[in-house]
Amino acid sequence: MERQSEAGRWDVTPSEAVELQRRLREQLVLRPPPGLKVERIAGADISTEKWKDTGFGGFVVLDLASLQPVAQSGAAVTLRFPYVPGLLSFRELPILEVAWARLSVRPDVVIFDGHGTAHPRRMGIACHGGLLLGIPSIGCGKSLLVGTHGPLGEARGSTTPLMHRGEVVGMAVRTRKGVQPVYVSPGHLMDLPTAVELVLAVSPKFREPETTRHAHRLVNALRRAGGEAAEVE
DNA sequence: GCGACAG
DNA sequence: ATCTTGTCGC
Repeated sequence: MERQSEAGRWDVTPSEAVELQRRLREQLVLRPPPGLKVERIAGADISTEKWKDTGFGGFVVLDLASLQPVAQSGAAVTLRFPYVPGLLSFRELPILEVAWARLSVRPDVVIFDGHGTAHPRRMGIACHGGLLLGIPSIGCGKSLLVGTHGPLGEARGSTTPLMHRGEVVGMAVRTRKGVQPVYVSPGHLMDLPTAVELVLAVSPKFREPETTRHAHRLVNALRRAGGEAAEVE
């Protein structure tokens, strides 16, 4: 029940956060638990307002077979860390940690809006989030933080390796014909092939995963509704 | 020193 | 990410 290590340590400066990532990296498991069966898969996202310091975050759990929502949770928390490329998890996870505690239905996998190992130190928000919550996780970003890749086929389902410093850190995946690809990378308790397979399974019609789309709508609705919902400081 | 830079 | 109206295209 207690989480490992310092994955939930938020009282750090950007400089300390970088060092913390180097330590957390050693705890990552880039392999799915043996016999992993995915019945429920969740999307996580946060929404912020310009000029304000409250972040609205949440999860939406979908039934993998039908892609219909079965549970959701949200939280409004004061932001305490700036957006710094490479340190996104320190800004968003404190909010998602609260929302996670309010989620009654546990998903088998969580897909984060951002990268996993496709990160300068291989510790993107999906990796950090997976360690924090102790659950298999996937990173699915809309743009690159690091890495390059070759030509990608036009058909839906086409993939090409995302390379960084000589390593395959993720995969560019075409989830829809004629549109820009999304970038998939494993977070924790996950591997690249499984991550790509799951992202394609939850993205039958649009560029982004249904999990992400649902979570995005949820947190935007929470933000527009205002901080009436119990806010956490 | 210069440019890049998830959300 | 957010700030913002209309507009092009399937």
